[in-house]
Amino acid sequence: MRFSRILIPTTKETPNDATLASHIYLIRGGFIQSVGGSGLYNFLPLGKKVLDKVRAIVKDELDKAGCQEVSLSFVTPAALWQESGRFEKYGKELLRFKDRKNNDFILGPTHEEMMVNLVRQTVKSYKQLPLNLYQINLKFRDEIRPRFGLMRGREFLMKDGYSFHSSVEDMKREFDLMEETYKKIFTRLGLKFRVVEADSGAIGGSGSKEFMVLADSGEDTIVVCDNCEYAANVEAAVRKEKVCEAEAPEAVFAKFHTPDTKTIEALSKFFHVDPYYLVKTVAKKALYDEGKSEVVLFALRGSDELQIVKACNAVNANDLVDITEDELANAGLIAGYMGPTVVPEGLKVVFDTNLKDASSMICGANEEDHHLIGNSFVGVEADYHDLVAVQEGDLCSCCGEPMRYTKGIEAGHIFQLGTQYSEPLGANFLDENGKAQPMVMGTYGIGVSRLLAAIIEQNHDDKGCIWTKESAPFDLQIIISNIKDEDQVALGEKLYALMLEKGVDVLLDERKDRFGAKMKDYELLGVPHAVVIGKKLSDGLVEFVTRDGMVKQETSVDAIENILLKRF
RNA sequence: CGGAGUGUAGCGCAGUCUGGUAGCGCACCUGGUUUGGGACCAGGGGGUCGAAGGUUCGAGUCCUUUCACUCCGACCA
Repeated sequence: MRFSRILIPTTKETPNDATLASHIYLIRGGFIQSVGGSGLYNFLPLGKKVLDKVRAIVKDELDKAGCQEVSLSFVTPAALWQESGRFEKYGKELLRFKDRKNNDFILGPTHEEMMVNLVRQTVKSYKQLPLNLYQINLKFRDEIRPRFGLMRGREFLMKDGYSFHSSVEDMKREFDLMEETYKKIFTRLGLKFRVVEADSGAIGGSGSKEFMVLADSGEDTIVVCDNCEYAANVEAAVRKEKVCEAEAPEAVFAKFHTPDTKTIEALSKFFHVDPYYLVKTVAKKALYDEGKSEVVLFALRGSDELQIVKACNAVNANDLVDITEDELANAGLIAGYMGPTVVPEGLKVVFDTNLKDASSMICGANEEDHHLIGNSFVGVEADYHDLVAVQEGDLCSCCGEPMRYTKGIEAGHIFQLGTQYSEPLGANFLDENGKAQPMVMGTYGIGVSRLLAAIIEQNHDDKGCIWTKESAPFDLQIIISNIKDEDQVALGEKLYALMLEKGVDVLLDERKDRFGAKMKDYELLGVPHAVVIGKKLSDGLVEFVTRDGMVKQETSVDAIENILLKRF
């Protein structure tokens, strides 16, 4: 390609809402264009090119693993989503609208329903299984607050795959195969990533893993162990049970007057007791389908923090929201003095598993200015769930070593779904005995457009993008410094023709710009290598540039051909 | 949804307080000079000042309503 012919609107100025490197450089480099704000982007030629390359790698590896590509209709009849029960559950992110006949439709944020519908109409026998179908298509999620450019847009390109099996074992085999396939994809893209244990979120299902591209700007917190392989999203992370070295406050059960002692910290000081022996009681409002809600108390040790996603899952709610003072009072609770043992009739209480069989605990009395001491939960029947947010320094449940936090960009997510969709949607097959069974499913996603952002988050400097080999918009850029210099032009054209002939994807910068402007653009675009034909051509010298680190290697005109032929 | 802010040329902004010819930088077009780090000179094109209503001889500017977007928070495969 000739630079003068391709639309690459680079800019010197940064859009004022861009804070992330990927957002800034993708826009400044003319890869993408914002569409009136609001999380929508156009892909310009260069951006489209990179997107296609990433997409091709995803497709290549999936096809090698035996997956088959399809394309589902983007607009989905709401009836399908009502069948699965997600029309209500998915919330406001789901864009719903009506057609001229007043029928409900949605724009697909993910396509379990559509794919199950496709399969249930066509697959009837165990002989047709297993099957792994995917598509790489636009998705739409009406994000509350789109930001960070391609990282969190409302419309985005996603690969979503769905597998169908006659048994759980076979689904697990496919799940492992997809994990390996995803690793190959991310490795080919040149990304540093980590596979982590994850929460299953709105899609539901059991075992799920996320593929996290490691970057400080990542929106997800992941807990990793440097000693072993354990890594998990903080939403799902577990730890080795904490022990407390401080002495337990032995006491007989009693009510204690504790004025103005509303926080764990204050309570700890008041009784001179380690927070480990205090019960933290957190009240939240749980939201369910059809606008139903209830107040729920979550009880855990004072030394722990509540993990909101775990808490939400524990009560099987769609959402947990903060509760107002008024709502607390209406529920018969007293802020600062809540406890899990004496609660108003009918109020749901969930205990953290760390409280199981705990003794010598102090908790609120649900009475102004009073706490209860000497509580024992030994043998107490209750609703126990893991509710704890793992903190940095907590010990690894696998090897016992301290763990730490790091940040990641969620670029892939694989789920073991089971029969969660096939059952309600009636996706059944006949087994060897002629008996109808629901198909066992897995689902696998990759945020393809998000990957562009992730690649740049991990590979950039203060000048612009540094694309990895397999993601780069071009393999090589040939820069003619001064197009009025006929020798420079002649050599540039010659090398350009040579590379084209070899099938190298090469960009020839033959614009009538000055040297500085062309170099700035080169750095912004981030093509891995460049040949700079400039002033020293009169001495028979040109430069071979490596974008990563901007390493310049001066070389003779005679040698450059060989360098190029050898490298590409 | 809560808090704060902004809407003026493709992008970034000034002008609004104190009403009176629509401005600046970047980008773009023409001509010339320039060519190793986003050049310079001269000339030029481009606007329903977010929308609607009101006050006024006159509104980008004042009043009312409304819409959109951004930032922080909440939220988020």
